[in-house]
Amino acid sequence: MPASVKRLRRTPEEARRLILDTAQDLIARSGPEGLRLQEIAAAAGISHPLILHHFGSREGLVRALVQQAVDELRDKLIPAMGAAESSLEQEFDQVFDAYRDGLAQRLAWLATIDPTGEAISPAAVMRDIADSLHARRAAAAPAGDAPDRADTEMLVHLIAVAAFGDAIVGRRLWRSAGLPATDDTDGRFRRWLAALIREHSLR
Amino acid sequence: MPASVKRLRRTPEEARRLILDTAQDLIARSGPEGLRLQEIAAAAGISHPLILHHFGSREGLVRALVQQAVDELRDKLIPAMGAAESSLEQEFDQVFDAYRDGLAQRLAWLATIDPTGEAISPAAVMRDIADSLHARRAAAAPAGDAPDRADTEMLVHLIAVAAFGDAIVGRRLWRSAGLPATDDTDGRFRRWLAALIREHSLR
DNA sequence: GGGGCTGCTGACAACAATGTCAATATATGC
DNA sequence: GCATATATTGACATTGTTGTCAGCAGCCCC
Repeated sequence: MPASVKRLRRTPEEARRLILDTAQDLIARSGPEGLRLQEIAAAAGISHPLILHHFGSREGLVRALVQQAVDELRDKLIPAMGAAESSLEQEFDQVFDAYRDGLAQRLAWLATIDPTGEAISPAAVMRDIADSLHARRAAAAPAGDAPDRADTEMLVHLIAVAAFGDAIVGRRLWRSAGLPATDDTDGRFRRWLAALIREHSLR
Repeated sequence: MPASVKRLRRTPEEARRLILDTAQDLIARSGPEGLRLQEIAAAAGISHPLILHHFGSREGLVRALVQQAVDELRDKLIPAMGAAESSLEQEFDQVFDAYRDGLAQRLAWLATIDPTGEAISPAAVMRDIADSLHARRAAAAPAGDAPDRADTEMLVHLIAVAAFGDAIVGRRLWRSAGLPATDDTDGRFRRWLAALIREHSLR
């Protein structure tokens, strides 16, 4: 009996992590349309019943995947939009980059699975972000001219939806506009948007 | 032989349209994850080989579906952003509403199927829209102070990605911000964005 | 009204997907 | 070492899916 058949036994956490990571990799490459247990198992070097053992069913795996996508977005967005010392341009780069590595695709997938957005929704992430940003804006504003809280909420919303939309259809739109779909174009848009926001804040 | 078994014979165009419309309905309701030929056939009152007859394969049907989504977006966006006499607020309502009825979901689905955006891309839609808007802005601007063409391109891009992102994750984000996910909140955001743009145009 | 084109269908084939289960191997505690 | 718990697997069952095919049935044209 060769040493290669020696099974390795992981902790449940390790196994779940391995499975989730492998599945994410496959989704980022070929989309969720063809996400098969056998395929994940083959890529992870395990047998497919092991996935069912750890997640109960395919649906359980999908739930865990979208939940992880939401958590990941939250963990990236909060530091990106909450850092007090960074410039607007740096912030934007972080927010837009947060959607890389297929995260935007996974969230879009979530949108197709749960169109109404009732099943899974990130806790009070946006509120926390708006709080943080609002405090900074109030501190930066001249006394007696504190910006409207609603204005900050709208601003956060705009940045969030624009970055998300840009991650999914941005490149497509640049091509359709006759512009090169390059990092340079992306960067120019971010800087333009930063200028627009700054212009608005200092009205 | 009862009259109810009388088959009706459509023109190929009618049949294709019936199939596409039925499939779109199903997608809007339960997402593309469970889009089965049998299910479409049952909902349309036909047999599933008929779908294969008209579209060759399941993949052919999917191609037709996403192509139609792209065409539909184009057909809605051009009049929405090109109308010279309407106000900015009216325009925005049209642009944001263009994504209703599951169109945004279908486009998000397209994004998961074709992440790079190379397979299917709308012709020069964005360029046409930018042309039209740029002409209006130039005409409205005081002589000698024509806005930058690049500025118009960025503006069109922002509106397009923001409306798209808002259609998919907007409601989710409002909840996460502690605001009601209602038409009123949607409307307030659109008006805020319109004010932001106007403020920028009249700098 | 008869013949041909083709939209349309039922039955079937082939295959692939998830899920079940008994058995096995491995780590851990005694 | 031995026993227990459980992570892991191969084989199998079941179900559902796309796709094929031969034949039926409307519609058009002569």
